[in-house]
Amino acid sequence: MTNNSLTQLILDHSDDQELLERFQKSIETEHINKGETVLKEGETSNKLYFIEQGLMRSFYMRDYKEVTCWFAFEGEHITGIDSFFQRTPSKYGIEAIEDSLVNSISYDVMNEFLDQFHSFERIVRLVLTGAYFDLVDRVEMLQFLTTHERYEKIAELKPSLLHRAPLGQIASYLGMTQETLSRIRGIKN
Amino acid sequence: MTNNSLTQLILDHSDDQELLERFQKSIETEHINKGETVLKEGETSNKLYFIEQGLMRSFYMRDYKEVTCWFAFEGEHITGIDSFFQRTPSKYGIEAIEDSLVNSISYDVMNEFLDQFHSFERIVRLVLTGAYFDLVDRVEMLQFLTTHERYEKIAELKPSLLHRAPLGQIASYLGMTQETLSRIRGIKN
DNA sequence: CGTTAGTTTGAGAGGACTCAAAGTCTGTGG
DNA sequence: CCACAGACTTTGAGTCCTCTCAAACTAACG
Repeated sequence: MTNNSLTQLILDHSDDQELLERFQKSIETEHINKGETVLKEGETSNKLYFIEQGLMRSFYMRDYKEVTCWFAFEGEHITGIDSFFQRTPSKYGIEAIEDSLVNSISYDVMNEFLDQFHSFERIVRLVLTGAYFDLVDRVEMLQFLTTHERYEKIAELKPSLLHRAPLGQIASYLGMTQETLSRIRGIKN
Repeated sequence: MTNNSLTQLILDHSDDQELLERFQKSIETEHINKGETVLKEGETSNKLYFIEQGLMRSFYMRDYKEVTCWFAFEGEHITGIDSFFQRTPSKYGIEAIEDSLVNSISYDVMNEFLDQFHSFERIVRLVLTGAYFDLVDRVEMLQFLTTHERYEKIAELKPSLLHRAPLGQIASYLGMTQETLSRIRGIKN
């Protein structure tokens, strides 16, 4: 039996043995190299990824610049969320920032489980609820915190990010230019 | 049979007659006067409101100022979302901006339906997904649009808001001061 | 070891903020 | 029906934070 964060999700929220077994059979494990893209902007996302090791990000283009909208660490999940849930071309690209080990579940399998298992529908609802509250925090950061405060918040919540991802990606995630982030980092050290 | 937006939600996503009937029996209708509060910050939210007529908002205090985080129009829904889904004291207050007619479902009833009806669980999941994408738009607005562009966006998407809600409430929703919003409005007219 | 990606530093401009004061609207009581 | 108090909105002046543009510096990789 594989011990991974996807399985853990089921264990946390359901005791349905059939779901658990079929779920584990449906998981695909992949290695993704640093810099490799698993979803390109405009493609339809067919997989939800759970990261066992490594670091990935989702991003999109705006005014010819890449904007990073989310980082996903070990134990977290990532997908082209618009595309995966609405079956439309994705606005987002997804790539690995480090060599990563991921488990994935396909859209088709997920849909099958959503239809067949009430408990799975609930799990997905709870995951989405969590994603919602993450976004609420992000709104608050962008609306009220100064660039210095945003830096301090990320340094506190995700300290490892600061030496795992390139400056420009972190800056766009935090809603500032990379020059500004560089200056702040200089002052704080 | 009541014709309302809550019922419509069920009809759109389920053909379960039992759910529909029990749902309609569980709905409570209320009038809420302009300025009246239905949830105070710190209380636990026990109802999800669907607005049939009127306009409501959710807000919270930050640095001794009220920040409006959402407006809910006819056909939309509102609740102390953190509190309602996580059973914690609400960060948000909710009040009516105009005299409003609302239908509500209580937390207990909703939970009962979530347990008993897979289709209801799905409906709630889809509603949350919609709320998620609304928030994504909000993040983008705050991160990339100038104050002028935010004004134009709201003027396009929710033109009625501009003469239904006080300036200060709209300004905080748009992430700017009321002085700034007032100046922008002056230029555009 | 050279090329490219990524980071730092500097100077200058501008948008939105704060603080302050005046003007306008709204609703309630006399 | 008018007058007044309180809430809301507008306008002004000055400041500051973050941005843009530019160039130099550093690190990573083949």
